[in-house]
Amino acid sequence: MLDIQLLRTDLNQVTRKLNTRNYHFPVDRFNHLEARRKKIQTQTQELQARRNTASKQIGLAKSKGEDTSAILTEVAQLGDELKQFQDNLEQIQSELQKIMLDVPNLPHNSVPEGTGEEDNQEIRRWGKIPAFEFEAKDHVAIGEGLNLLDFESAAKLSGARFSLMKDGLARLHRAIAQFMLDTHIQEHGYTETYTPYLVNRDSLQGTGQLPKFEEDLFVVNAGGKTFTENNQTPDYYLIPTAEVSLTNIVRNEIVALKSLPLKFVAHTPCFRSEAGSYGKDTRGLIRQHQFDKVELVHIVHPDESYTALEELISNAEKILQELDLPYRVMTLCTGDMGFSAAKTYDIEVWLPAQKTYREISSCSNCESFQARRMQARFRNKNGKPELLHTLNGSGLAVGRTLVAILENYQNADGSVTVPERLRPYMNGLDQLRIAGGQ
RNA sequence: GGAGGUGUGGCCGAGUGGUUUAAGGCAGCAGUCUUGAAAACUGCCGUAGGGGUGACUCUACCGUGAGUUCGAAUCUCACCGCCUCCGCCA
Repeated sequence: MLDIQLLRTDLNQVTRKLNTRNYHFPVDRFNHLEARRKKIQTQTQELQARRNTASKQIGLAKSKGEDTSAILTEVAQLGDELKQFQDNLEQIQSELQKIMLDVPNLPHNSVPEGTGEEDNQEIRRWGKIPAFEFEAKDHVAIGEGLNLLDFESAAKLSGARFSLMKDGLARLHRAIAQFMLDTHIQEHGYTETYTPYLVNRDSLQGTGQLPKFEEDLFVVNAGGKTFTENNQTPDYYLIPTAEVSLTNIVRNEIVALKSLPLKFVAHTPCFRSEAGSYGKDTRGLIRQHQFDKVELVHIVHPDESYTALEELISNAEKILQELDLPYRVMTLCTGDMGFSAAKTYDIEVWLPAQKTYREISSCSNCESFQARRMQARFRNKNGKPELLHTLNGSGLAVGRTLVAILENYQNADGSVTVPERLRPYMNGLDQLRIAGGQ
């Protein structure tokens, strides 16, 4: 959420910046509501002040044993009038709030302007793209060839966009997550966190998924209750990312200055309805309703957030370097950034079968955008509460890392070499190969 | 699922209808004293928002939401969290 003061004082500049994100702020409607709000709020408060004084007089008179009937009849009318003003004000304020919750974050000045993916800027590349002396297969062909990846069973159990892994592949998947967690905890100073996978509406509003992106989420109700017909709110939502759980740790909190920065890491499943992506990435593990991710979150002092963003992206890159997977880092342009981000770097890993780079991590500085929604603050050196800055990044998406390993480490005979750093997590196993006779 | 208890500022804690402007304490900040620090003493010290160029002023907020009342931290109802016990359960 943006600071409403900013909209009151500098509306033109703000709307211009929002336009670069393909968001068009409802200027007329906002101005109209603001004008009414101002007028009605003043009148309401005036009435309240009159009522308060009168009530005090009644109390005073009664304590002296005087007659109060004259004041009582006078104040009685006031009550009805006040009620109308209050209802009116409440309605206007909730409409303004609705507008505010819908507005995306302002892009940072260093973010390139652009309308979509094609305007993102590459800022660096790392690693050597493997040259194969055979036709590189994609991860589905590799996994199914090894009898370790089973989309048919997953479809039977659940449906499309689910997967089932077995044996060495399931273990490799676990090894990847363990390796990522250990690296971030032991080398990058993160606090390991186990979080709920089901969260409430307030949490999703805090990080910006709600109220705008409800259709991207999965909803859960206890005991098979329905909620749509009787207009109840859902009990829980499945997290689309651990960013929600980790960032909301500080919702409605005032954090001590000396405890900053907070750095959390969690390995969780993520659940996404993928409502807007029918027909996109339908093959393989790239786009699933359920996937695992190791998520990194920083809660920092506002002066530190851009330093923290660089740290965050380098923490994510470290994983790819350790696994020797080639990648490039992109700065997302204004038109391609997520709702809550002021600046985002994407890491894209090389996938030989597609002969292209695909997103494997996204690291964002949300500045005070989420903190304002969450009322997440710290006590500054003058003792005053001030909004924190929040950052989040994948470190990394586990499923896509598995895809990258299968494709980049594939051999001519259909086997896959296990990256060296993962072998300790695999009981020393150095290759995934088809079991004899199967 | 059943029974009982409980929720007040950053923290602890008093407050059962009317000068509550939420007592008192802790923590924090400033000062006096001191070579310096501690102690002691003195003062300041919640959040959000509105109006005003400004000194200032007004409003709301005691878990959340409704209600009763001229007036609610205080009374009523619902919900949520936490604690204790019973049942069930991994």
